[in-house]
Amino acid sequence: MEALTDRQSEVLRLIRELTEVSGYPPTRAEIAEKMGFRSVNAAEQHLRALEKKGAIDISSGASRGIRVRDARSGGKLGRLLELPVIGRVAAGAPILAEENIQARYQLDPNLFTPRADYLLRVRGMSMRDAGILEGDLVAVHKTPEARSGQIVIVRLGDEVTVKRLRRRGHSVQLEPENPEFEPIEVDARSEALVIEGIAVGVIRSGKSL
Amino acid sequence: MEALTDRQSEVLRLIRELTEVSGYPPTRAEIAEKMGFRSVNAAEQHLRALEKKGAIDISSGASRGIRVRDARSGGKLGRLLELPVIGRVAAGAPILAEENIQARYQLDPNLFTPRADYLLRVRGMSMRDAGILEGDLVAVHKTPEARSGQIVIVRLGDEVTVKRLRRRGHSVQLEPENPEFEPIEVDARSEALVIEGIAVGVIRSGKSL
DNA sequence: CCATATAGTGGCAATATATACAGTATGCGA
DNA sequence: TCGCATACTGTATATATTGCCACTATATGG
Repeated sequence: MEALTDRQSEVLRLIRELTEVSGYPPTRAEIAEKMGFRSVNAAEQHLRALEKKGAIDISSGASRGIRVRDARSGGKLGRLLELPVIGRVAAGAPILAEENIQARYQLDPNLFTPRADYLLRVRGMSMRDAGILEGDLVAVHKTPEARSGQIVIVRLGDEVTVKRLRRRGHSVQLEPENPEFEPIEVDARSEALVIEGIAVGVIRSGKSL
Repeated sequence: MEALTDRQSEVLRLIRELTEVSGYPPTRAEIAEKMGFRSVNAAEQHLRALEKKGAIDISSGASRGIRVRDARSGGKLGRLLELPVIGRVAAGAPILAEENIQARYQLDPNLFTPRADYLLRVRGMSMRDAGILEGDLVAVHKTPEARSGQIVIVRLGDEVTVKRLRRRGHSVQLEPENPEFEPIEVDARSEALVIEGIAVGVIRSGKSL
């Protein structure tokens, strides 16, 4: 992040404070008022400068669309894990790309073994009989190594899917746990198959219950 | 805070999630879109209800003027919950008695709505088709109030069990989610029946996978 | 001297947003 | 049966807010 001027730092601090107090970011008008500007455009200009220097993100068109960047930096707090929740995975993008992250939750590191690296939101009912339902969060340990019989998170082309792994010599079988779905057979050396990790836990919350 | 309905809880959870991800609270239109409402007014009504019940504060006139009460604000991490894990429940003892506690895990308070008070280790497969398997931890919100259709944690004499609740006038039916088990019918006024709480989440870790 | 960044005033149009009003439908307790 | 809470659709409007334009002024580096 580029160095901020004194005035820009003041504005940034004000944005932090107002967000903290009210629960939502300020508008240009609110910033101008608190800073003593008689023109809202002064606030607008400061926001542009702050965005350009990487201090904040601005969502265009959205009211109060200001997000202070390093607000949640690091991700790790004390002995706790902060795990990102991955929703729909954009084609081509790596799973942990920022655009795929829907939320972040802090979880006790002792809960899952081996350590969970992220949570993946499940789509579809193909693992129903393993007690993994649509909307559930699967805790994923990131590793390319998986043994036969383990539940794995794999990428098949542009699709990310959760299935049980069976190794059969050179070929790999991805088994659903639901008789309504068909197993998938892939060549283990295929470029299209990438093992992203193994499932180490499941969390269900809210609606699916 | 008054008890929320299922739908209201979903809306609240969505607000938390959207705030978390974008850095600012959603508009009525955004809530409506994500919830699948075709009218923004549906979102408005839910917000009013949530405010009335004390779950959120609304600043009138301000865009995105929603503040979730007792949640982390402005990217700051709220306090964590330390939830006890309850194993076999000793006859006669209250569920949360020290002797029943097997472990404690720290969990993100935003993970479950309404708030989870403890985790109960599930025995048996009677809720298999609801995706709740033997060994799973059910997150329980402690309340004597449960509506028909909710998954409840009840005490029947000396047994603590998880079932789906159906109200039928004076009598209460406890339905398993597994055709191999029989529903249990109890008189609602029976002394033997105590509703300990409702299930707000499920966590599975390790071997059961 | 010129381009560029900083730091403002002042005004305005397009659109994002909150919020009122008019309905429909269901379940629940009195 | 009535009233009330819940859970929505659909329309409309006032206003909150963004984002652009024109303009002034100071400072800094090439």
